[in-house]
Amino acid sequence: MRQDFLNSLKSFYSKYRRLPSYSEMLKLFGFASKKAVFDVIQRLTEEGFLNKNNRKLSPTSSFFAIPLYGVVKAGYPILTEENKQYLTLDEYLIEDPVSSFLLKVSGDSLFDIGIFDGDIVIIERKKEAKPGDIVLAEIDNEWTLKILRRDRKRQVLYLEAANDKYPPFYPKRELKIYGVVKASVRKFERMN
Amino acid sequence: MRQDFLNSLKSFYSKYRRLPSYSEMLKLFGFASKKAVFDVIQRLTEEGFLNKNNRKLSPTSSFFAIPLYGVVKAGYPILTEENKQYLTLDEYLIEDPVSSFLLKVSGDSLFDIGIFDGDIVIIERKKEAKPGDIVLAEIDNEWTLKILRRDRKRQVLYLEAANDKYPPFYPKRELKIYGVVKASVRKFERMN
DNA sequence: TGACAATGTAAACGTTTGTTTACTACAATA
DNA sequence: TATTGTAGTAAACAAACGTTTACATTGTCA
Repeated sequence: MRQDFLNSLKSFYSKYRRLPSYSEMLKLFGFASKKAVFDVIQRLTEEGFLNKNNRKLSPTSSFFAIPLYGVVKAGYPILTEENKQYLTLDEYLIEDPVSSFLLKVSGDSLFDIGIFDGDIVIIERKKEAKPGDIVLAEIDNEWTLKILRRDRKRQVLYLEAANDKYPPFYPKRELKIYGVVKASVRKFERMN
Repeated sequence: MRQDFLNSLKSFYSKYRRLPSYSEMLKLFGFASKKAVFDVIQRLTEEGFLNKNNRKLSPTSSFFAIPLYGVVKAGYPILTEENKQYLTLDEYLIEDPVSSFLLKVSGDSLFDIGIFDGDIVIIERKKEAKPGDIVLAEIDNEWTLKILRRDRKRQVLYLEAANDKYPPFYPKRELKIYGVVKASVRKFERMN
């Protein structure tokens, strides 16, 4: 019952990217009085799916989110309702949406750290990076995705691939950091 | 300028999960008249970031989305405005939100296909899977994340780890498929 | 400098908003 | 059967909504 109301709200939201007004909910829920809508919304608010601040309705994170289960190493995944967390991937992966962008990875230079050709990485634009960070950098006029390292003897920064096939890249002229890789995602289309 | 307006809207949205009303935008934009707000919104609507249907404002997908750039293998990433796509990760990775859930990976049994301990996988709940799919399965009362294979000689399904350390798993009694892995994500917290 | 467009102000507008009140219908319980 | 709580209707409310109009200010460029 009340699950139905939440689901109609969800499908309205995924269609229009906003919550319906009470009048719109009248039709959506099949009520004749706004009071009935009011009561439903009250419940959903108390249950933590919606939020009200000075008469304005907004969805909470539970509204969007997808359950996240843990797994025990060998045995049963924890599939009970109690220890269920919720997560939206955008929020989880992208901490600063304004300064972030995505990049489709090409090549196998990060193979050993599990970033493959065709993966998408989330990059946060910033000039400063620490050794150990995976960076999008411009080295001698060529753009690349590598691990930033510090050569302690020579006291310089250089780039290292995560793949034995490639040698370290020491900048001849200059090394410009454009951003830092914060996350990576892969979609499994259809494999054989 | 107009980029500032869009960004204030974005940060309002990421805080409250809804668009501000015109009165709220007054303060947000620093205007004294709602007409000024009206004009800004008009522009953002024409530029495709917002949508209006009968006086109701809603964000479009470009509003949320993050630019996706391609890379040329060695050389320059394509960072021009023209060939910029937009993407929201939730929409990209989760095709069927209702039947999907997330699982935190534990163990190294999928190491060779770049799924590491601590990664999160998106699983779509379904009983049927094809050989080659990565599946969440119950084999002889134990839950696990493996690759589904078909033994052509013996005509049976079995599970295979993506890691030489582990042998194939032939079910003694039964093999139940609970879902199929559609995507995987990894967050790089801080590495050294 | 003068003309013109762009951009903002101020006020007023009819609608729509979410909320509240009073009342009704129905199901569950003892 | 009588009682009590739940869930809905109908109507009325002030407040807030998005829009419009008329006018002022500003910046641009010949």
